[in-house]
Amino acid sequence: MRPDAPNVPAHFIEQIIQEDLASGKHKRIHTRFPPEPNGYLHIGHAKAICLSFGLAEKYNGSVNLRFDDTNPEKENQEYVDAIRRDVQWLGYHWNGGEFYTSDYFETLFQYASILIKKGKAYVDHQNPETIAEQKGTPTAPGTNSPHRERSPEENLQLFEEMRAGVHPDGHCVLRAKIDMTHPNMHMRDPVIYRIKRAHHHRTGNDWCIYPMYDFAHGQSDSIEGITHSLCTLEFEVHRPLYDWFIQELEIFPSRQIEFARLNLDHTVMSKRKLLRLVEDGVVDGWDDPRMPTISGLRRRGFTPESIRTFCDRVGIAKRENVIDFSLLEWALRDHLNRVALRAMAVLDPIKLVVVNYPEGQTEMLPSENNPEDPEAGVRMMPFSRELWMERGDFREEANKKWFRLAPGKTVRLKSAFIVRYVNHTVDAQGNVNEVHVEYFPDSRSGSDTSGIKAKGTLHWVNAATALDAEVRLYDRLFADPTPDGHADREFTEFLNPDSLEVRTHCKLEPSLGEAPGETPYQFTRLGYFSLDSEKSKAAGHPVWNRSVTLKDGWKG
RNA sequence: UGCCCCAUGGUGUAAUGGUAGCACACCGGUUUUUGGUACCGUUUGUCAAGGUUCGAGUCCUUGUGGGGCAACCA
Repeated sequence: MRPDAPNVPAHFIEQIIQEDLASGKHKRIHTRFPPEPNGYLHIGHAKAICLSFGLAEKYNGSVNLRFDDTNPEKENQEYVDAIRRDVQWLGYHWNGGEFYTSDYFETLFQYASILIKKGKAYVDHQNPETIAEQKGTPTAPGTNSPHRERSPEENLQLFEEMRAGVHPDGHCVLRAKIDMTHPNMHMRDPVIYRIKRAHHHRTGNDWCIYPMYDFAHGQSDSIEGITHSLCTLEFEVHRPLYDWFIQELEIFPSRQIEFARLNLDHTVMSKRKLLRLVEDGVVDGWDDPRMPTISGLRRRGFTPESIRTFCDRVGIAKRENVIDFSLLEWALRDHLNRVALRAMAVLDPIKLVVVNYPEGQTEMLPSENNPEDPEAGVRMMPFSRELWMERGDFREEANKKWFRLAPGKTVRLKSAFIVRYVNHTVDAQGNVNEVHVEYFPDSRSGSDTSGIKAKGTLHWVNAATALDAEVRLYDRLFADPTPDGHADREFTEFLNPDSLEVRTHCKLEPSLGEAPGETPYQFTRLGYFSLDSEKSKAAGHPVWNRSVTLKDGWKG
């Protein structure tokens, strides 16, 4: 999809496009991304975005951003703004333009009138329950409405009365006249217009009737000259209706093609369920770093590149799928490993005292900013007698497989010196307090003439100049791989109680004090982190989010 | 007792009638001043039964399994 993307074989939709281009059916392709502005975009939308935008990019076509805003009760401007921001952040531009289904309300009204005149639509005065009953079931045919045979003239007048506000909400609907015995439920005289006196975020109170999805979507595609209208599998059964309207109205034949939606394990993906997590206060808003929303992933420290790579990797097919969360993590690590600056931070600090290092002395030691990128340069780190080290890097008893500090062990302090265990102190509870080591002056990093070999390398932070920070560690939001896959249990029952761990008084190397907002860092040996600017502002001290851990290959 | 879609290692996805490949995960090794990265390697798969064909993951039939469809939601 991207110019720098690996050469992946063409999936079935791309093959259709290639054929349409080769046969001359279309000179140029035109796609669209059509979200309803009733919630925030999530990683599943990212797949759809990468598909429709990516295809347009690759084949020099156009792509529209269209807000499918036919249900004013659920939609608002906040969501429109969030969606625009998220698509842009992913790195895409709607070169075909920005549209709203509400732009077409007048045209759609005229289309409906055409159908009425052709005797292909009628006004039904029955209540929703009766209409539902007459619809039949998937295994039993429906029956005709008593209003089905009204004349086009009467229907036209009634429909115009509906628009004019003569009838109260729910008093009647406009229905397409197709076939109440059709094996496809969607073809059994679907409702195409309803009366709803609701304030629309764009058209205000201009309308009191609104078209249904099926009567708006295909026509909107057609009006915009969309050649390939890509959507998820659940709309497959709508396609005959989509085509029926286009045929009856004799308008540009857009083609709907369906693909399988993305499912990620250990999370939920429906807007309804995500909304519930937000409303119940289970998470810190739509952009909580644990949410699978684009805004949540952004705050978590994901990069647009990593999300696009992820979407490339999951592929496009018609088979139901559940993608491992670890694939998303892999995509992030893959990108961040190449670009993230390295820095040292100690999340669970204990004191490390270099007993033979002169008191009051400090020296500056260079450390590379990114071993994967020599051009990233080096920075100077202060080193002195008292340092912070990670509690987990010391054990009072250890075997041969333990490369870190313990009685009798020797390790290198990253970018500094090799040190050897001397002794350690414990507090009243028996917790290790301080670890004392001696250093070898001739083992200085870069000019080591000591000849000493140390198997382990530890990160550290100079105590006197360390910055205090809060660091938030995240884990899967749900403990179960498929929280909404249990018929008899609520998805909320599977929430992971340990999905957020807040660490305070973490020690950061001083260079992190100047960290610009969005820059991703790798805290050496710990993972990738990014500053949470808004949280920091609110808390009055730096708050960092762990985006993802480093792969931990140690099985000790 | 309907209609539609789908079925390839643990996961995802290729092979378009001609050697079942790739990625992630897993496991093992080499390198390493990150138990990271990089590099190398091992293990693991065509839902079933018939049929067509010189040849079937691919085409046909019948099963089996999974998903979707009965909002005045999208």
